Amino acid sequence: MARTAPPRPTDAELAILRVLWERGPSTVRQVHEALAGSRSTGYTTTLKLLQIMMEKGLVTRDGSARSHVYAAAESSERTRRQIVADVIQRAFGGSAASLVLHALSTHRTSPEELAAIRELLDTHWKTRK
Amino acid sequence: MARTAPPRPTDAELAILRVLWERGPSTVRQVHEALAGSRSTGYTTTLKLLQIMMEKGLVTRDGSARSHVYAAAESSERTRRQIVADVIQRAFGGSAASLVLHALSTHRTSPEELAAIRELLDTHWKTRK
DNA sequence: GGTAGTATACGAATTATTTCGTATGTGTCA
DNA sequence: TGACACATACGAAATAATTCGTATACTACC
Repeated sequence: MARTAPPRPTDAELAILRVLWERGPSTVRQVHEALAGSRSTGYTTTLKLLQIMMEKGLVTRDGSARSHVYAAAESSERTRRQIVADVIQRAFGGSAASLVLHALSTHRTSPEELAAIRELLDTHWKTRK
Repeated sequence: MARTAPPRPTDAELAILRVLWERGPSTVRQVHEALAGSRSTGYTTTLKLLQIMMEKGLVTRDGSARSHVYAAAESSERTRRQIVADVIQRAFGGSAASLVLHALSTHRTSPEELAAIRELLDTHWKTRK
């Protein structure tokens, strides 16, 4: 029986998810430490956020040890896909091409990145053919 | 003297901006009517939202007529670029290529869109060369 | 056993977002 | 002029997001 998908993560939640994706399953302290560079909030704030994310189904928790270990519930792939789909709908009227245009024009995209995208496109092109 | 850029629009605000970009300068009633399909909120809700957006600098207002006329303060281009830049930073660790990958894999991208993206990429490629 | 250190739980303040009700003003027209 | 339609202003409720303080519990070590 398929659970309903977790809601779109908020900004603060996404920052935590990125830590979990990068580090793998982590304790609150580890997450908090990893976040120290970018954020400057108290330890209990990180804890509370993780507890809320647990309720929302954004993370899972292993509570067998004294320090609970949290892990992202969904892969970064899946979550990112959803975020992108959401932006395409909300801001680009459903046009993926339009989003890509803006992604390229915004960012000074490096030649390496351009090459990567190009290759990706070739792959897709072939697949769809 | 450059004003500070207006903040990132919220979901409800973005829906209104899309109407203004599409229709051009519009009265509250016109915006509200245009939104009737997607949202089902009261007239005063739309009004209040526009007033708040005015404070935030997201829209401008011409109050010379009895029915004030609102217009988007920034072009859709500019706003969309900022939204995309934001997502690239928050969710993709700064990699535009990664976002493009997800944009393509998410959406059933039509052949027409793929062709458009491809062309776009060619243009960019040449420009950068 | 007692104390220091660290953990979770949880209530609650703060701010932002979205919503609407009500007050009040203005124009029109019979 | 009076009544109706429709406009803005504004207070405030409901919900969500973010933050932290404090209570309480567990572990380890002397």
